[in-house]
Amino acid sequence: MRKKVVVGMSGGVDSSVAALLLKEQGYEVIGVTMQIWQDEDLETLQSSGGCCGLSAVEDARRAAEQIGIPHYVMNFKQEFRDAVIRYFVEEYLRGRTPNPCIACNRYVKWEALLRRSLEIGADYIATGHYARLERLSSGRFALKASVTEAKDQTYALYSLTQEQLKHTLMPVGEYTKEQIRKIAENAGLSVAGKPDSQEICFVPDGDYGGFIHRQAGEKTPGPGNFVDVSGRVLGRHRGIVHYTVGQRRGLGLPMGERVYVTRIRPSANEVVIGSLQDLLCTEVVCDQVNYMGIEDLKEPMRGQAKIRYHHRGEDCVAEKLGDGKVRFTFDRPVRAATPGQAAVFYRDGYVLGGGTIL
RNA sequence: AGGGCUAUCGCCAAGCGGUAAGGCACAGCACUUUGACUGCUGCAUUCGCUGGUUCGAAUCCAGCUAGCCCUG
Repeated sequence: MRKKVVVGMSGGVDSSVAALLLKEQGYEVIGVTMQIWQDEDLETLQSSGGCCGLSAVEDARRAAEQIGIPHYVMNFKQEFRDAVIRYFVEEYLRGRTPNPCIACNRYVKWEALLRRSLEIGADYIATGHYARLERLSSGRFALKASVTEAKDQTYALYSLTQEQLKHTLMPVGEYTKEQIRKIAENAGLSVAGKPDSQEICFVPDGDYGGFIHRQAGEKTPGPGNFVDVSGRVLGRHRGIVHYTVGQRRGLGLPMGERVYVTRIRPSANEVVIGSLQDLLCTEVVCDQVNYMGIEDLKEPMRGQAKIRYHHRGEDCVAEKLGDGKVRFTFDRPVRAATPGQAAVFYRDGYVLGGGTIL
């Protein structure tokens, strides 16, 4: 009997081709577009791509039609609001820098969508992520970097559990972006030339500071001081939610040399400013660890870790601390380890695990 | 109101008679399924003001104005 798979179709090229490939592989494919966010401004909706389905439904429906599979829309607004929007806003209010894509993957796609897909009798869910999924000799499932180094999305998927991975397919990871577009083109999919998505999907205008303010209202921290490491006041900032560690632009501080945000202190409502040198560190600690390619980290282990989505990764040793946290000690200093972002541990291209930077 | 010093882009700062360096900030673009980083491009027809000398001045001279310092 043919295995049934639900493909999360965002209306973009990648997920459309994912559906196409799976159909060609003999699966019974059902296209599902998740409705996750409703913006009042229709103009903005039309013009922005969005991985999470803003302008998505129509494009996805047409792609499904062209591929020859059924297509449904499922409402996940509640889940998205609770797991992604709220987390996103709260993290910023705490002076941290969230990664909403990771939360969306973890809680919306691989929890809500997977649950509902299983409920309607599916065996798997699939997406258009550039990642490969393999079963190791140990029996565990692990994501492996996509064939294209430049377009590897395993970083944003480190938090998936074994149970979730068991029901996951990722057909796109075997191809390069160019190949995917070619496949879409050859199949006559009208999304073939659609540009890649970018920016935060639920903040189409890019003004995430304003978005947080609209969401949090009174609770949004106001202006405060820029200070240097010694505590000297350098100027005024617009509110901590407008800044992130490692940021240079938008500070408005003519210091003669490039300066960066090195820390955010929510309690003092201060943003600490320093040089590039001050951003470098060799140790990064994270919590909320998810183990993927390994069951646990009993002994210190060498590998590579990525500290942000666009990071080549740096050689390091990972070791478990007493309270379940994990510390990465890098061979060479990494730049701007940012609280709230993820640190993902790799070895031989496989995701072994990851956590949230403290 | 005695003496000295300084006044060049938002900030810092080259320039010393030959037709306005640079850095930071800022803006735009590129890159990008998060935030950042990074890269590229742009950014003083004008040098506190007014005259003068000169073929030619931000650069020399005079006066004025402002700020700083010292002395009463």
